[in-house]
Amino acid sequence: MTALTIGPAARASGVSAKRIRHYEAIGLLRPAGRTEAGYRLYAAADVHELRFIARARALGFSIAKIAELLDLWRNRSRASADVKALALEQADLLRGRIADLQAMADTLETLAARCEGGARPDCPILEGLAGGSPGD
Amino acid sequence: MTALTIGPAARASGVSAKRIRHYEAIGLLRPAGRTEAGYRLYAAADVHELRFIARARALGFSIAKIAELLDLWRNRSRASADVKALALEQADLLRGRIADLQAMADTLETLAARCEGGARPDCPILEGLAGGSPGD
DNA sequence: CTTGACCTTCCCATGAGGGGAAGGTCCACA
DNA sequence: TGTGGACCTTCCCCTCATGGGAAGGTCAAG
Repeated sequence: MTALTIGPAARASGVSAKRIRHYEAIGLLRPAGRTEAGYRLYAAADVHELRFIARARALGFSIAKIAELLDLWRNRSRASADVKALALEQADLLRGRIADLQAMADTLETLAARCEGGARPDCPILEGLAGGSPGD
Repeated sequence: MTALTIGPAARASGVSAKRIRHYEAIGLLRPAGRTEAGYRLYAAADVHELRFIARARALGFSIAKIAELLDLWRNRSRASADVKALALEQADLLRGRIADLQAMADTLETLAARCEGGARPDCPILEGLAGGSPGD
């Protein structure tokens, strides 16, 4: 049960020290305990929580959503339906972004395919950007 | 050839007045002409350029890349190969982001599918976030 | 002449931190 | 005992691409 200072806690959790302080500052994390000298201290449970946050971030959750997830996680009496709803909402959000990006990438590739790419100046890509719909 | 003030130019181009000023401030656009009273003025060619920017933004290009594209567009002597390279680079960037988001969405949906979603507190989603790999 | 719609510049905020300065602390080694 | 270096603290500014809004000038219509 040795508590860690922020550096080792960062290395153990995969969340940078900078971020940990930031999360504390914005209230995502409860204020860490301190040594007499003012160093933050993290117990194993805190590191576990940090890893939870790191994973949630890796799934693209916003800090606000992570706050909800953490709350659900800390309150073990929560209903799993709530968690599922958050997860599916996040998946929907990601699917929406994916669709947007895909449309962009498709348009770009369509335009690029029509561009000979030589040294001559006529370029359907610029024309597409300048004037008509991408399908002009 | 009536020049427009920033509001009409914004409406005609689809770029907000706020953004137009911003683009000028960061050097993406050359300083607009001014009336005696200091109002910015935009000719048809300027509005055309703004629409070019709006379209490029819609394809996800960063401001820095749009600066390159604008340069290529303004310099009609450019090689279309340069434009094509920018477009394909952007498409690659988007495809990379899409892959990342897709992995996240897939993980979320996998986890959610294993979650019964009832009122009981046991939830594979939280467990996935807390501890193991998503596939645990 | 006033009203209201427009324009100007200016600063502050976002989200999610990173970079780095200035200064305090801790530990090991000579 | 001291000192060096690695660590920690707070602080403020930077990002990126804007949006919001304040304070104040301008313009055209009624």
